[in-house]
Amino acid sequence: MNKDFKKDENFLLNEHPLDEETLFLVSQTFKALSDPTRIRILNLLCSAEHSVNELAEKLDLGQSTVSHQLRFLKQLRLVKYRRAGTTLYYSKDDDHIMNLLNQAIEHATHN
Amino acid sequence: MNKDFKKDENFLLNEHPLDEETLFLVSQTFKALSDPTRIRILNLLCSAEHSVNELAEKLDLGQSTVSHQLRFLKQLRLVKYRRAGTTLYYSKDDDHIMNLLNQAIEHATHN
DNA sequence: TCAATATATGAGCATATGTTCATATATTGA
DNA sequence: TCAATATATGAACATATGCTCATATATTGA
Repeated sequence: MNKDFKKDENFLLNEHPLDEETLFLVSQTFKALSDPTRIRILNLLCSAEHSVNELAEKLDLGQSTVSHQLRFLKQLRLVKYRRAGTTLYYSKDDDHIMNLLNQAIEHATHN
Repeated sequence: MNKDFKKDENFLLNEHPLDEETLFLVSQTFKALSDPTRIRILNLLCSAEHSVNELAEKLDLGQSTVSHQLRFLKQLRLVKYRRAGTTLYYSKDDDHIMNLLNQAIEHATHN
């Protein structure tokens, strides 16, 4: 028997074993979307840019909390910011992932 | 000025404040997809049903580990199973969420 | 009924995560 | 330069998470 049988079978079944890097990237991305606070932040940034304080006020969160979470999201390139004086305006930076979030929200609300 | 100005503005900007229930559901769903082990399990179940032991062997994981994670996924209705003797064959149970996972994998591999 | 096999479950442990507090940094206008 | 404002950061803490080990449960064939 062909010693590559198992590999061929996996290929036919589309069972791509995920490599470490992909696995890490995918899990990190979903981890970013797995926390209520981050979801609420992203949901606001989905419609318009907001400063850190605006986010904190609108969501009734501490400034530090928002800042920490924004750092997390920025590190994953899900958000970016522009500076205006001492104020930093954050906005979304990955439409594809934002789309995933909206799909999940749709799925959750329409079922 | 209309005292509902803020609400109207939010509506126009599509800033739906997410209710607790939706927030919980969405975060839980993404949490399910945020762990490498669960991603690998779902990735296998994406192509075909597998028994617990098959999953454990293919993914080189402990039987207990797989069973615990399957319980997690089943509770969220992401997987289901059928019994055949003492063997339980698990398979996917939510094409919509599976689709989200595949989108993220595509996004991670093709960028 | 009993042994064999497959799976589920609970406790315990190490690590990860999210928030808060205090404080540091940075920009601006006076 | 200095005060005021906005934001970032690190430590500390409580809680959540994922794995392992031991053991329980369930199904089947003899």
